[in-house]
Amino acid sequence: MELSERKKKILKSVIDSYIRTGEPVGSKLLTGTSDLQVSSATIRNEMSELERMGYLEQPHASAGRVPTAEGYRTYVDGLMEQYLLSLEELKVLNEVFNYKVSEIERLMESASHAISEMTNYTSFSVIRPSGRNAKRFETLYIDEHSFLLIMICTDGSIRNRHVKVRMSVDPEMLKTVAEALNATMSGVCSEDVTLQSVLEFEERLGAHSGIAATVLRVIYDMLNSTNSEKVHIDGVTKLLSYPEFSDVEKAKDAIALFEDRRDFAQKIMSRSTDEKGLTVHFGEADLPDAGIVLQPIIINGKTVGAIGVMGPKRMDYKKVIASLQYFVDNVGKQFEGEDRNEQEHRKKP
Amino acid sequence: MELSERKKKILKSVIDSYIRTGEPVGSKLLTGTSDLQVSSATIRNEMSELERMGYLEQPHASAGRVPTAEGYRTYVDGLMEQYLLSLEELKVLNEVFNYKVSEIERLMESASHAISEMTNYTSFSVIRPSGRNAKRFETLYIDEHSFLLIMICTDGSIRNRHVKVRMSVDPEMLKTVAEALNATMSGVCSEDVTLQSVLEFEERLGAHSGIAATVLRVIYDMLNSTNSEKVHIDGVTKLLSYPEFSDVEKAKDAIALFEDRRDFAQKIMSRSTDEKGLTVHFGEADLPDAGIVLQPIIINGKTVGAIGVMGPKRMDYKKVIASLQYFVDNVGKQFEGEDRNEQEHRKKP
DNA sequence: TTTTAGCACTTGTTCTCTACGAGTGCTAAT
DNA sequence: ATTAGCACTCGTAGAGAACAAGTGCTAAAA
Repeated sequence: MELSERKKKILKSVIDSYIRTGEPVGSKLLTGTSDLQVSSATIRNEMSELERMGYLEQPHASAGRVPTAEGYRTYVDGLMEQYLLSLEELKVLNEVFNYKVSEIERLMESASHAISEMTNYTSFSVIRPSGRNAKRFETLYIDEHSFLLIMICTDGSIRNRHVKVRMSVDPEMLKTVAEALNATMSGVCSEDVTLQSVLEFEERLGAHSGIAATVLRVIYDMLNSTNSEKVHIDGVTKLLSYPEFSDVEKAKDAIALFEDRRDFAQKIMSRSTDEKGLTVHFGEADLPDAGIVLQPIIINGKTVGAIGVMGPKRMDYKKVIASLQYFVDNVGKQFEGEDRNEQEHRKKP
Repeated sequence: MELSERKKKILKSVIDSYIRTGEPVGSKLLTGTSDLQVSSATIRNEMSELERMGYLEQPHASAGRVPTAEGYRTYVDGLMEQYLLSLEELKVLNEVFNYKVSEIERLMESASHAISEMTNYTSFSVIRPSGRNAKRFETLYIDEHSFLLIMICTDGSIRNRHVKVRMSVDPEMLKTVAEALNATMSGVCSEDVTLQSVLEFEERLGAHSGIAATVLRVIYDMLNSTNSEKVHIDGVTKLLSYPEFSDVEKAKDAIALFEDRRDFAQKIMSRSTDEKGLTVHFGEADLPDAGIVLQPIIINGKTVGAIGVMGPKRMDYKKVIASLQYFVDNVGKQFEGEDRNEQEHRKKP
């Protein structure tokens, strides 16, 4: 069922006002505000219908109206006007890029910080672990009892561990280890390691097989451990400033969401992966009074992570959405661009 | 001024009771409890004196007594009995060690988690950044446009970066880079880099000097960036369960302490460095209702970090202290032991 | 048919007042 | 030195009144 033009105007005004003040909005308030040139009684009738249609609700009989989830949905889907980032805000956001951080992780962290400061809500970033398949191994002699074990993954990322051993090592032996690893373990992920490959690895080590167990344990650890999402969270306390969370129990529920970062990351990524654009979630995850805006970060077609904002359900969506979109657009430029460069280079030979 | 035996008993009983219930404790309550065989009137007199002496105070005229910071101090310094960790608790703590994590960082993280669960307070661990002096550099060829730059520090720690460049690189050239770095930059920390060493580095690169700027920038970044404390925090929401923090403003103050991790780490380390044992802090850092127990982690005479617990001022100190001490004792065994091994090995040649 | 003015009704908030309970300090007796 | 007794203080909980905000409905006006 379509909303009349006037209903849309009223719904928009109600939500705008509620977002600003946090107070239920009554019919009289709207006569003064908005460009509606009708009496409060008319507005009352319209609001009553909007309530029947599921866009508004009353906290109690004699209070004004408050938007429902459905109300917010239509608001962000079309009613709200676009927010133009101020010069000040653009400056803050651009600083994130000016610093020229090459790692996406730090870039998203500082963006998350900037956005939290700008919007005064909690902001977070999640980076999904990528390609856990080993492509190549290298070893590097450090001293008689330690060496660096380096794993180059299929996605180009690199992991390494400083391995300390009781026995003596020397560069020659380490070379053997690397060769044996490359011969038997390249291309594996942690589930792929078979008994056969382990045995072959030990065999290839020959006289140095004493070191096999240690090396295998480290590799197993490397394949698994870095395999976790990187989570950054900024401005948790900001949430506590909003009356929605002035009750400690609710505050607790909200903050608890960020407590177990692993779990949080999984929740976020499971919502981001199938989406290719920004999504808005109202009152989910046992947080009836919270809203979450989620922006997946996609580079070269792959969802590498997500950045988002959590605030009270009545948060300033247009500002939040504008900030997140500005960020993701520029990340796109920066990283897709870089990739094109790489491809150019690769064409040469 | 020394406290009489009876005053001590009373002070201890008051604090024990207050820690248990969180309610101000009155004279009548104590007659039933403790082994004091005196009337409430006598206790009243004693409590009145304890108040005059600064160990107790009254929230308001008709309420019971509550310990002052001074009261807590004498309590933890000698009045409280020792807490014996239950088998259950020992099991939880031991699991941390059984997992045989070699990195102190993860070890402290899981200990922090375990202790937070055990005590139901917030627990944190901080690891101080160590030795930022470069001892040796290595390079490792990855592909035509990228290589791994490895920095081995004087304290044995290792840092590395995956460097991507536009120009073509090859193993031979990388060897030159490593040699040039070792000749000019070994032993430096970020403040030590002089113009002279930079020029010499470029000179030694010879035909490959085009790569100098990139390499130098990466090294500068490595010297500085990893130079930050690693902070882990566990169980923040647990704080919110205590009436001390049921007011959102207070909760906010408490949680804000953990918000800026860098700042938090600095605060913690500055309190831990000069201490060689466990310290207890009452109501500091603008948190009048909080208490912090801090245990520096010292390995081979060096303070490498700290682990601690934050809870309401009336937290169960004996349990918290017992847990932290159990942990630090075992960390000592594990790591000092490992070090002895290393030294044995080194004696051989 | 749509809009509006008017009014009775509902409900939450704020304030005051009262009663109560917990705990103290003091006095006088033991 | 200890204790029983008692008057006093202060915070909390509850009841009731006054009030404000906002609604739905009715009937009149456009």
